[in-house]
Amino acid sequence: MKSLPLKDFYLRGDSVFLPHLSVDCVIFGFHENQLKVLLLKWNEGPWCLPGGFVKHDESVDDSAVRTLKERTGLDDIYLQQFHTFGDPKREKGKKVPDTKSWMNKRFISIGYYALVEFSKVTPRPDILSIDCQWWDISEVPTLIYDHKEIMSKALDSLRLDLNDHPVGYNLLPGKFTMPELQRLYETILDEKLDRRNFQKRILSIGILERLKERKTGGAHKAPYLYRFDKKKYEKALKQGLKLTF
Amino acid sequence: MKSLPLKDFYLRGDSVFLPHLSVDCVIFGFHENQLKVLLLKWNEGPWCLPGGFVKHDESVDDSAVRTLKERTGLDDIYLQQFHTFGDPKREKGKKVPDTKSWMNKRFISIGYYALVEFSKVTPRPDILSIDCQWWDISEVPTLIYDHKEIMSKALDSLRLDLNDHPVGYNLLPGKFTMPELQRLYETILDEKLDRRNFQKRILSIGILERLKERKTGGAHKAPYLYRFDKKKYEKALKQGLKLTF
DNA sequence: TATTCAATGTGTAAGACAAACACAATAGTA
DNA sequence: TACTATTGTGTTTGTCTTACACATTGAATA
Repeated sequence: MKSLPLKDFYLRGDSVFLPHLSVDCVIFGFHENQLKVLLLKWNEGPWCLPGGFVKHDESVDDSAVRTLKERTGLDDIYLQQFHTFGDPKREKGKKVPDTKSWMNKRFISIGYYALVEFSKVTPRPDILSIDCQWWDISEVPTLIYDHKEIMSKALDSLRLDLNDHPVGYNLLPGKFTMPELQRLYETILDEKLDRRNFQKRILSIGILERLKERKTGGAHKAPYLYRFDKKKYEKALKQGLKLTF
Repeated sequence: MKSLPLKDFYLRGDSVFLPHLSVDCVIFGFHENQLKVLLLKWNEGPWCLPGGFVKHDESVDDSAVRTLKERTGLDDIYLQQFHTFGDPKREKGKKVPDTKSWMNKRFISIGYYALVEFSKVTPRPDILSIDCQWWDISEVPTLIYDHKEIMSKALDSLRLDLNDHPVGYNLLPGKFTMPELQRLYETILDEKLDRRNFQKRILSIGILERLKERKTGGAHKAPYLYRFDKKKYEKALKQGLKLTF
């Protein structure tokens, strides 16, 4: 998209991208015990999900990967398609500078959600936007079009995936404490969990390794640090986890 | 589509339908203790999933409903979007009579699966096909493009839905026996279940009503007939089931 | 008509798992 | 040095799941 100045993008974007089709990404991160999403702010406009378009000879999955790379600087991200949004009225109030632009047409959007390690991300606005920022999941502002709905459907899907995918592996830094992992589950599920039972269940999967280190700095007793045992993690994924949170 | 003769469809279908976008439906039925899918046979060609296109001002969901109605004659069907297939090579070997036709372009396809009551369906071929038939899920022939993959992903999704949706309601006739219901679960899950434990679990949901009638005709002891108690069924759906098969 | 067969209807005991809960240890703070 | 809030760990209780046995019955068969 860099090679395509803004005006050309509006006028001739359809020579590069498929018409009527977009990709929207709900990028989740976790920081300071809060679940976050990465949002873009359009010039003079509202906040929205980072999205992109599908090149004529590109797979839809790849276009999501590309979008992600452009916004976060990250490759090799956990990415999951979760739903396609196809209501003709979904982009109510749409306004594109050039009235004849391909952008003015109706778009069907394919929703992906991504799990990223917060600290590795460098948020970058794109050609259409002036800001790119993390938002606490509970403080997300009004979003454009149906993007709020897309976001909450992403969260629902994430919630379901929790039972057969150890999302901590993708959202947390290499070393983390048990309370941090628990907080992650609690925010995704939006429900309090019992500390002791949580620990038992998570450890029983057998993919966590406790380090000798403890996390110091906070007041009170220092918790142990854990990390995922990558081999066991992948083995568990193949066999299919079966948890019920 | 009736109002659009075949030649016009190839030449000017894109005045009615969005380009590059299709809908494919995996229609499940259950008959004689077997899970079935409804397939179409193209003229001189292979079998494929019934599909359709999205009208310029139509929602994608509605276009799936329309496709279903055209193929099965049924309205008011349980329909679930499950995945969108966007590989540029997914239609390998595609051949359309008119080389300049919009149909020759790449298509991204949105997959839906439907659950229908076998006996209510009247399979109808469409303008592009010469046959429309039920196939036993274990005997599905070679399918066009990536349709086999679409089908098996639909089956995976159905399998997951089993845990929070009583699919029997949509797939079975009004009255059915416990062994029939069990067979349905067994084919979807592709695994044997214990007769007595199955009955206990299913009944514990509290949405089935046992009738005084029994099903006679088969050899051996006659099983009771059951039916779904619609009110309790809907109440349970709202509250969200939580089974684990 | 009596007998046999194969499937259905029902109940129970053992074991696995989840929920509820209590107390000791400890890093910083006052 | 005592205090406080949080972490580390284990036990009890009750529920749900699994495994399994035996009586019942409709039709087919002799």
